[in-house]
Amino acid sequence: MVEQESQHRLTDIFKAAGDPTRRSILTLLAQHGPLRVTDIAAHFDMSLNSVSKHIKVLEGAGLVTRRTEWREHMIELRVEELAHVDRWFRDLRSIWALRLEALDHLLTQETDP
Amino acid sequence: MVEQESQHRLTDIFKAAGDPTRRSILTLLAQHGPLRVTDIAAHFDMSLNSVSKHIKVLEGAGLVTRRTEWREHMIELRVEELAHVDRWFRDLRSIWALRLEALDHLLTQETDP
DNA sequence: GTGTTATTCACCCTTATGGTTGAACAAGAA
DNA sequence: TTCTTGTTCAACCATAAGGGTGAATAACAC
Repeated sequence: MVEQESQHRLTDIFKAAGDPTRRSILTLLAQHGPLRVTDIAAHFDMSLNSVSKHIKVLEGAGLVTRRTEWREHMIELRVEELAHVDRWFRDLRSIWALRLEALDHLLTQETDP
Repeated sequence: MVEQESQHRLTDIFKAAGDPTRRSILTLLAQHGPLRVTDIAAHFDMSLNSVSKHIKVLEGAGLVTRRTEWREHMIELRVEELAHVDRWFRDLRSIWALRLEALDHLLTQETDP
């Protein structure tokens, strides 16, 4: 099912965004544009290795892409991917709104014989 | 700092939304309005206990509130809390857009002496 | 060739997460 | 009182997550 595929994707995105370091990386990329792994790591009090792992998580979630130019890996933010999250929240709110609307309609019927 | 408090909140929300079961619970609540723990658990092939824990995570993230009426606990969705996530994404995108704009401005200056 | 730079890979360690079961508690029903 | 219902608490277990170090790889600089 396509539905499941989408759910899986959403899980990866939320999990990726659920870590403060990874959110910082995303902000950094939004500010500076594509950066090398080393450049990103320089902003954190953490081993390069750990930062590399965080980047892989972001990459796995599709929030970031890697352009490997010779030995440098340029990491770039993929803003488009954020749309998935937007859509999920929007859907949730619309389900919520529809229920309230239906409830309101029901009440109006009852009090308006 | 207030900034840190906000970051912590965001982390909790993302982590809570990072689990498919918990997202299902949120959808369920949006559809049906306030529900009891048992009612929610009935929708999942999982022990009541596990569902109870999931609800506590959602509660901790502020995505849900609990109204304890005698021995029944009514769980209710708090749509307002989703705004935090919206804002974060909106900010990220605006940082991104500002950088592109500045870049564009720079290019225009260079090619227009 | 050797040296340096940029990254990842393979482990290791500690803590968090998601699930289970069984006991405990609280309150109405018989 | 005993029974049932609704819920949490306390362990426990397996696996994932986030951090570290050291070796491996890849490619340029000398």
